[in-house]
Amino acid sequence: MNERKRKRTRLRQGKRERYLQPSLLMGLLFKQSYGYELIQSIQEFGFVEGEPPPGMVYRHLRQLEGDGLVTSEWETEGSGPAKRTYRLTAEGVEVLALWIEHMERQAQKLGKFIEDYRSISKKRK
Amino acid sequence: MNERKRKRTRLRQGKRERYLQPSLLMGLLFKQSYGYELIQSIQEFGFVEGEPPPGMVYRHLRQLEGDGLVTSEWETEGSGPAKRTYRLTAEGVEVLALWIEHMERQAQKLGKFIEDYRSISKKRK
DNA sequence: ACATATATATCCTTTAAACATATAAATCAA
DNA sequence: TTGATTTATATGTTTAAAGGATATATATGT
Repeated sequence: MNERKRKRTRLRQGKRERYLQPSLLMGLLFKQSYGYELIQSIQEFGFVEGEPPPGMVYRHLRQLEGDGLVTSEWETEGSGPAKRTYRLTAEGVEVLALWIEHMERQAQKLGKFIEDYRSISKKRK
Repeated sequence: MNERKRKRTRLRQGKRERYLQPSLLMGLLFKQSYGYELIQSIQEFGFVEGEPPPGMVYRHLRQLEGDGLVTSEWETEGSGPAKRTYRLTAEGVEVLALWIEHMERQAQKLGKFIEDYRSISKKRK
């Protein structure tokens, strides 16, 4: 019962691999959007499971803006309370491309690790 | 010049994806080993680039032992100073298998994300 | 005998995620 | 019409893990 829990805690890595930043950039690639909407839409991309904590999303967005990867402006028109609408900058597009390259390398490393595992497992028995 | 540096800092994610724990378990899968040797050998697996900071490796090993995934004993025989030799426990083998499953899922997510990126990129232009 | 390589360990700092909470406008429902 | 809920953004605090520095000691090579 708590053996199972222990294993869960050992494998906590998942939290560190949520790729929130590239997910947000991706969420803004096709069309401009805003925090509350992104909280929903980036779940599509598969890295965050369930809703990401809103605090993290908003914080990331401000940080992205500080880094010049997105710009924002208040949108008071439309239904509901005012939204801060974000759009990618040219630099944001570039950085997303870098993320994609990084992810390709990462995927390859994972593949190799898994292969290594299988071949060592075979030798072991 | 510092635009480039800025991008580098934004993409610091790499550090968080070093998979040190599964790398250590893998390093012990085929044969028992010890910290100093693992520092070298786990580089093979591709996640850590260059030597991982020794402090981290030793700390991880003690933690793995605390969690019952490895056992250790001092080996005073052989050349050089005494080594603390580690070997996987049955539970350690199990947990590594869980890691592999996790990595397979992660690789798939990455693949999907990259695909999504390409298809959105196409639509955008 | 002194420098270097082998080997382990711990402390301190920094970073980033997690969690909690605050605020406020708009909408819905009784 | 007022009270609850949904939509929306924001920030402060805590906790966990990585990063980096450093300490210690034995063995080996020159």
